[in-house]
Amino acid sequence: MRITLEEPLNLKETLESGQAHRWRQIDGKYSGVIGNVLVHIRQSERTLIIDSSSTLESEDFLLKYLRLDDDLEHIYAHINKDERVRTMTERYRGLRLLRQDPWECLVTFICSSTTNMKRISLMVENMSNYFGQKLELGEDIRFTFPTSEDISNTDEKTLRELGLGFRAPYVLNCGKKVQAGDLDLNTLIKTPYTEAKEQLMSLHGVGPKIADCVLVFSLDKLEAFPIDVWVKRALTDWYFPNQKPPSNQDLLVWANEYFGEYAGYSQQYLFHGRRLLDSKPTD
DNA sequence: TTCTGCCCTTGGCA
DNA sequence: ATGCCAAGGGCAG
Repeated sequence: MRITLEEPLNLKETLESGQAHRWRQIDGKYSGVIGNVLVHIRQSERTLIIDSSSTLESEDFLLKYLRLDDDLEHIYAHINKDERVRTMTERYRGLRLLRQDPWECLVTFICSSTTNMKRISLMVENMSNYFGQKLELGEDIRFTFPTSEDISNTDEKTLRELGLGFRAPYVLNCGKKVQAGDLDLNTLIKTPYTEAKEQLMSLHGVGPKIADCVLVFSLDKLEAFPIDVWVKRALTDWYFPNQKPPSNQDLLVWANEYFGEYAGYSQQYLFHGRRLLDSKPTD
């Protein structure tokens, strides 16, 4: 399948900005699993070239995942409040938020606690390889992400053996609650931000940061503004220098006021930009 | 009520 | 080689 892009998209920055952790590069293409489909995707200028393990009904599947329905020019106009953000939105122009599956997003970000992006991928791949269904595309073999049923039927020991460490009981508990119907993730898309955040934070292992990740990366809450160590660094270095760093709670209130309804987009550009500032040129 | 310090696991990296 | 760091959160005080 080929998709001609009408709107700006930078596939590389989008898939490598730490939102989703199942994308890997294989000779110039990105390999990833979306739902129960293994996808190979490559961007050439204004064209996306896509191969998949099963026939895609329509291109809407990818348009939705890549949030190509977001009007980036409109969003840039809102979040370009200063030179810092303007620099990032120009440097990484076309970086989009993704619209991920809420369950997968929740489990993945519970796993993100006190670890790094490579290790998050490791945990996610370990769980998928262990629980998931096999998908093949050419020589590439990947597995679907475990369902809440898969997780609810396993035990803490198994999850620890898959490398989750102290996060294992959090993921297990989360699977059991979702499977039991105590938390309906898919209806949270229609729930207002504050209430949806409260519901997510009622889960063990889910605090403000992880809740905001799930809200902005899978539940269409573009005002959510996850504050991790990198965003905290970006904000304290660039907006509150030479003073005692404000608390995360205060930063969150400030960011929502300053950046407005698309704060989540500004967060992604600040995160990505600040992180690459400390990485090696070869990275 | 809100803030602080400590603990939890372990792979990656210098 | 060995200590530090990593898209945090729970808990006690």
